[in-house]
Amino acid sequence: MRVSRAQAEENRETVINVASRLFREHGFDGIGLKDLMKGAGLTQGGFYKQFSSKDDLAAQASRRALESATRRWSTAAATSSDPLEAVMEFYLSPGHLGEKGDGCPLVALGSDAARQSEEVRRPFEDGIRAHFEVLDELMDDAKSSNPSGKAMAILSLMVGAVTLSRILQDENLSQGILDAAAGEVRRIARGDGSA
Amino acid sequence: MRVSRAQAEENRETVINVASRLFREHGFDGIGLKDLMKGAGLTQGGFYKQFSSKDDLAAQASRRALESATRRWSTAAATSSDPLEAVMEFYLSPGHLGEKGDGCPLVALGSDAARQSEEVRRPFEDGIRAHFEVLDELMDDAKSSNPSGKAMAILSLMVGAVTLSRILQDENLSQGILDAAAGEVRRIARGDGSA
DNA sequence: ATTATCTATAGATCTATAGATAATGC
DNA sequence: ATTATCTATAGATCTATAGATAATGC
Repeated sequence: MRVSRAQAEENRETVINVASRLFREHGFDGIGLKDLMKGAGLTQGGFYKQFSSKDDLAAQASRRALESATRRWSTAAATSSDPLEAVMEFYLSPGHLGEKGDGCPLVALGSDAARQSEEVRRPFEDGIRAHFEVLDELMDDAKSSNPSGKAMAILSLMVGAVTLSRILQDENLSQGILDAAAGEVRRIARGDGSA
Repeated sequence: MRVSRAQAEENRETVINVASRLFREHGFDGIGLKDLMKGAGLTQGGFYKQFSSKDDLAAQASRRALESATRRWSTAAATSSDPLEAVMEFYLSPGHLGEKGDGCPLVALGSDAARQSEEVRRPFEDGIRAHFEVLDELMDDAKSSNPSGKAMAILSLMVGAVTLSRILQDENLSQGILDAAAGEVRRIARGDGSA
């Protein structure tokens, strides 16, 4: 039954990756340790040799999810001549509405995160700051304060738009929200009117 | 043990009201029927005489929460010469960050709602449309499409901003997001730049 | 000898149901 | 007689722990 130390470490990583997806799909309270471990091909008994509690796993899975989301933003930004458009293209898309398990954790778990322990909220806080940094780098005007009000408004708008869109059954309205958000994100980035 | 028909109806209303608060505080999966009934001064045994399932209560409590939230928006708008400022004043405030159980259900349960049954999502959808209507009425320019892109962007921005703010431990950053959102909401309402 | 994972289980909790109780409403 | 609510419980599930097993690592 015992596996090599390297394999054990790999199993641990798999559990965190699986959890980062399953928590986004079902919420922190919507899935149990048995199913989380089964998703990694293990049984629930080994859990506490790897993690100190479910909350500990929730914190690590949240960190993993937010790091992955931040990377997705910076990768999209890096591979286009119009970085903000590249980010909006995947983030404000119908495809992203469908990817609950692999999509933005701020959307999938934003409401849940506010109810969690400090241990789970910290990776969310770090992830939010990292998103602001990506936004400020890709807009790189003045860059007065850090993070800038622009970055804060754009992330709020994008997270809110996808959250609302994902609740709706009416696809037209859902798409309308994504389109309206895209238009206003462009305007905020341009900085029409006051600073 | 039996109470009058009027009292029974009142108890039922109390359960829905208590549930609308407790679901916002703990999430749909974060609180059980025993505690929901106890919150109304009853025991869990009577539950299924009043509701067909926990999901049924979740749907009714969601409707109640969203109706109350919509009413709060229109009341704030009606009692001020600057209706949008009046809405922002309570919605984008530190006080609203603290009121998890009585605050906006789109913030408290937005991520959870996307995982729920159609029965629970419908009141959210109706509530989102009702918020758009309040916003379009208080802005009442052109009013081309219904709902307008402006209304969709403003609600997305406000919901996103409070959702992110509520996760953070850093109060300065939290307040910064609320301020940035307020600034951009004003700009969207003014309609600087393109339509 | 150590240890990663397994089976098994404790004890609490969850949703839902059954039947008893006692007050209402005819 | 009807019925709103109660106590009690079924059966499933939850987090966490205990001890067995078998392969690794010294």
